[in-house]
Amino acid sequence: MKLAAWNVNSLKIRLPQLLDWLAREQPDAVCLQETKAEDHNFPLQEVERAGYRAVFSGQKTYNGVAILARESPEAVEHGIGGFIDAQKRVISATVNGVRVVCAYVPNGQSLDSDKYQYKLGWLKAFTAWLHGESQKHIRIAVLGDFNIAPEDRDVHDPKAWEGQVLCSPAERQAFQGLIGIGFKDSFRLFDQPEKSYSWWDYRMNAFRRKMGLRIDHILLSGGLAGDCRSSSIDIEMRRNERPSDHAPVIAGF
DNA sequence: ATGGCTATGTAGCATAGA
Repeated sequence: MKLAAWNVNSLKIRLPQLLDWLAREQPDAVCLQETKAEDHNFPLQEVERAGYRAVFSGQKTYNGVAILARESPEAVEHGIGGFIDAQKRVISATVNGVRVVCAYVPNGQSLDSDKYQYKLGWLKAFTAWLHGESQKHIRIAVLGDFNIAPEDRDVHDPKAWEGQVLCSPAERQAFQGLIGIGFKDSFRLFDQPEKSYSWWDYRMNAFRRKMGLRIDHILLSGGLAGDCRSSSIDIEMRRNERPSDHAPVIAGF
């Protein structure tokens, strides 16, 4: 089984790349973030022609998440249970017996922004909810754009990023909170190349200069982590014309 | 070097991303 997550930064723009990538990689399920498409504009026909079923929760301009899977996603839940959020950031479903949680964690903008406080509150609610979910589902995966670089080795220039949004102690503590309730960072279950990142700024030739951050993750419950055989980042997608600024992340079982 | 891109909404720029 192959699970993946990709922040597409507009599904409309990235649809041809997504369809190519699905044909090549043939994941069993892929979680998309920043679809930026309202549900009535979701390209369901194209996705189904590619052999995938889809569930989605979108809005225009911002946010938007979707789960695409070869088998029909079951028991779909929108959002974080018990947490009111107008922003479409979470969708969950069961695929091939695995509970799949697709998440787009808020960016936070900067430490002095209201959006940063929203991010921290959001992560607190997300973690509390996932604690309950992980007790309901032994085999559960949380995939998506976490907007947190967990450690300095996930940052191209730790000094420059020290204390900045995506790297701040409170954000890293929130990520460790997810580890603390039993999730494993699938990427770190295996030896990985130096300078492994999942996002690069569009500006400054950041990708070519390897100036990135690893902020997209696949977290696995203990039961799933034991079955995980590989985890990687598909940086080739960042070489495309008109790429997303994020690369897909993949876990194999 | 707090933005040098990119995408969106909407009609010349503003906002957001990370």
